[in-house]
Formats: sequence, C-alpha cells, structure tokens
Amino acid sequence: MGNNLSEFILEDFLPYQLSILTNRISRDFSHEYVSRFNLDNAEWRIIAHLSQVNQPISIREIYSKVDLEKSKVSRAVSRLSARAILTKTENLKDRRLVDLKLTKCGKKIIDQMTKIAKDYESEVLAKIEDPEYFRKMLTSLINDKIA
Amino acid sequence: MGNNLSEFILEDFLPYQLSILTNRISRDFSHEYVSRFNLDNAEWRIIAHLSQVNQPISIREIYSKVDLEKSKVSRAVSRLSARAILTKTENLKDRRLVDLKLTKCGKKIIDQMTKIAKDYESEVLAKIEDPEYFRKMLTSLINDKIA
DNA sequence: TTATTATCGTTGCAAATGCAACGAAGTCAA
DNA sequence: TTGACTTCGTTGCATTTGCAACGATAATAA
Repeated sequence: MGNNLSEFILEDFLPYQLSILTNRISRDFSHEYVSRFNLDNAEWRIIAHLSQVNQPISIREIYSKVDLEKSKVSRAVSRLSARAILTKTENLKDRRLVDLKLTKCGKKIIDQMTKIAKDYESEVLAKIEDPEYFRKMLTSLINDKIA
Repeated sequence: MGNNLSEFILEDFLPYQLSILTNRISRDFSHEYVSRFNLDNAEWRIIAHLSQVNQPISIREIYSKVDLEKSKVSRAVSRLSARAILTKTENLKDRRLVDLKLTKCGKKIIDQMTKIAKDYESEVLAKIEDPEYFRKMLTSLINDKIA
C-alpha cells in the first residue's frame, strides 16, 4: 500500500498551492475594500468592471465577464443601488435589461481603490524574481495557451 | 474623472487573475473526486493530508495545516467517518483530541486519486513554457520569500 | 488540593450561497 | 396575428457557511 513513488503530497499539488496563495491574497486585499467601503468581493468586482466601460451595462454582461453567479450579481447590484453607488435603470431598447451605471459616489470609490489596488499588486509582485514572466505565464494559463 | 493613468483594469489585476485561474482549476479538478467518490473539497483535502502521515492526527492538526475552518473540518470528518473512509477514536493521552486515521477504504480512494491528481497536474503544467520556474515562483510567493 | 485559564471538537444559529423556477419581455416561425 | 421558444433579472428555498458559544478536558497557579 503506497510505496514512495505513488505517495501524494498535498502541499506540492498545484491546485492546492494555487488555492492557498489565492485565498491568502484575496483575504489580504479584501481587507482594503471591506474596511474602507464595506464592500464584499462581488460588489468590488462589479464596481471595478463598471468603471472600465463608458456605457451602461446589464447584469448579464457583468456575470458573464466577471465569473460570478447571476443571483449573486443581482443581489450585490441591489445593495449597491440602495447605497447609491450605482444606478439601475430600465433599458429602453430591451426592457428585460437593466442599465447599470456608477454614480459619482461609485466613481469616487474606484478612484480611491485604484491606487490602493496598484500599490498592493506591486507589493506582491516585488516578492517575485521576474514579475513580467510570472504575469505572462499566468495570463497564458488563463487563456489556456502556451506561454 | 479618471485619466488613463489612473484607470483600473480588473482583468489585469493580479488577485483577480489568480482567483479566475484558481477557481477554474479547482472546479476542473474537483470533478474528479466528486464524480468518482462523491467528496467535497474539504473531504478531499482531509483524506489527502491524512494519507501523508503515519500516525493518527487530530482535527486541530488538520485545520491548522490545510487552511480550512475548524467547523468545516469537524463536519467533513463526521461525514467521512459515517462513510467509513476514516475512523475517529479518542486520544488516550489527551481526551480532548480525536485520533483520525484512514480506513482501507480511505486508503483505496487516495491510491486511486494519486494517479488522477498527478495526471491532471501534468496536464496543466504542460501548458506552461517553464513549469519548474513557475512552481518555484509559486512556492516562493506562498512562503513569502524572494524567488 | 482548588480556582483560573486555555484548548479541543461540536453545535446552534443567522447569514450567505447556488440552483431552479418564475414572470416579464423579446424573438422567430407558421 | 398567434404560439412556441429564448433570454433577462429576481426570488424562493434548501443547503452550506462561518462565527461564537458551549461542555469537556487539560494545564497552570495559588
């Protein structure tokens, strides 16, 4: 039963390592938007994604782009709307859709968070010998292509 | 509001990229232990960790090593015990502790999963140009040291 | 010894989650 | 047009989650 060749070492297993690292970084960074703006991870992603586009976008647009459950997006958007961080309006061309748009308040949040996020990212990347290369490999894995 | 220099691009943000990649890999691989053995992620980690140690270990030992909530470990262990994948016995030196130990059935599971896990890992690493180097950087990030 | 404090694993409970079902709106074909 | 089908966002609901409190045991101090 289990010679050395077939032993399984969890700490060396890539999916486990990625999970450990990602959870730690996620927890670390989430502290920034939780403590300052009382946002959860879904709310943070929604705001960040909204800040990138000029036109209003729908809930579907968000959850298909940003890897979140649609019900999670729906509920997070409702909370953000209640806090006047974004507005929900009916799309007049297709009344099934909602138009989501950051308010001044929402833009202020993302403006502040941008610097914080970039600083945090630099801090993490500073720990790696060749950050550029790491990013390249990460991107290639995400896009499922050879680096 | 927001010149180009201060724009925030979520898809290029390291914590987000890591989260996307990790979730995808995690989902992908979990399919292996869900479909074959009906295990969830906590159960899988517990079995994997138990397989590495020769002596019985406690619940605390597990959740401190394997980044899981203690209540999650407690409940997962109860389920695994109910399915006779592991045994829970009272530690006689310290009766607050439970001794956890894989059964034959549990060992059979990890034996089968070992090959599957290694194959999966190879498949992922095959997509990277320099897997060794990637692992090194990953490990260094996890250990918070310079690569 | 006894009193205090700390640790272990479990559990109660409120909140979060994810799936499926739903009504509303749009599309397409007959 | 009508009817069948699709898509949108919301919501109901059962399950999962994580925190805090708990009883039991151990360690420490008086």
